[in-house]
Amino acid sequence: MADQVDYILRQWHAQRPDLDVSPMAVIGRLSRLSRLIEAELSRTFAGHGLDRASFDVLATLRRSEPPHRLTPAALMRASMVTSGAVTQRLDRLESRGLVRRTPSDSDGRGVHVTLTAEGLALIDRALPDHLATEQRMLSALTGQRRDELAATLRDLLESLGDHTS
Amino acid sequence: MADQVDYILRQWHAQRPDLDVSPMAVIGRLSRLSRLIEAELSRTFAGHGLDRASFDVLATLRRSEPPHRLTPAALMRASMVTSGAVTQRLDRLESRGLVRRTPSDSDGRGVHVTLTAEGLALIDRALPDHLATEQRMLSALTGQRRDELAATLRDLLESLGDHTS
DNA sequence: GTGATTTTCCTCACCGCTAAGACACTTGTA
DNA sequence: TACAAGTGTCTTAGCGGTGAGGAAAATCAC
Repeated sequence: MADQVDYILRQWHAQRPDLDVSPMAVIGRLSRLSRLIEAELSRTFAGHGLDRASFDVLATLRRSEPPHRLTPAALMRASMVTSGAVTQRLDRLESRGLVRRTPSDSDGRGVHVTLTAEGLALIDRALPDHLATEQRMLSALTGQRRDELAATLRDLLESLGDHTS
Repeated sequence: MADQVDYILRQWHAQRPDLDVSPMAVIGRLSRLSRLIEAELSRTFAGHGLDRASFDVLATLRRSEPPHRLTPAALMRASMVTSGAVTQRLDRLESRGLVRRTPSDSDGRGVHVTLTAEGLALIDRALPDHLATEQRMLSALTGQRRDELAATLRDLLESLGDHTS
């Protein structure tokens, strides 16, 4: 049994036997897997007229307490993209009537972004499909291996600073 | 101990207790990790005047047998991007003198892409730094956990079709 | 051999993101 | 109160990618 990364590792060993390329066995796979997952999830999103960026915003609002309202700054922190990207994502969603921007009454600079009824309905329609796709992509692993994988990834994330303050 | 994904899972449980969001414990972490890794690797690449796309092409050529020559089609398969992206990557690298395009003599449509001496020197300079960065990002895991992680990721990749023919 | 199909590489319009910075407002300090 | 520093949002230029498609050459089927 061998995947593309095994092939790549063998190539490196042949051309640069002096280098320790073992970290690639993990990081190369993480990168490839992430790309494959991304592509597959995109297909599900497209089935609901969404892309990853839009789904990301709607889902972040959806899992926040009613009335499903956050600031652009909070959305930026949750999504790992820049403020400019958030602005553009919100422009697109707002023009489709899926979210609404309203000025903050306590902070003159601030804005509140609220999920509209249409946005709520759309994300609630897309979510079960999305979860089914994710489930399917993990179906090769037993429950125990999935749990171990999640735990290892969490340790890695924490070591890289991705912790809840 | 909790990372951002734990927080997200708790939010989902509170707002949609009817949904089984457990796949997100794996897939959400894979996505976040991939983004964090990408950002960190980019810093190393930038230190050598490269970005991920350029590094990717140069490294793919470097690990191929001397004379480090591949077709654009092979580069496309290795890099998981479209043919248009490969063309543009090669344009950039060729204009910097890091690779050279030559017509294939056996196939009138074909092109060979060869690493130049400058390209070879650059990638050989960048590689040790790159591997050190990767090593550092995995340093939270013991050797055994890294191996288990690599094995699990490989199984997932194979199940998704990323196998060596 | 001929014609249909496939393969290879490239072109181009468009898209979302980044990075830098503008601007208005808030907060901290004296 | 006044001013400096910080914060929140948006703007814009530029970049690398996708996706559709075109031209030329190879391959396949008969």
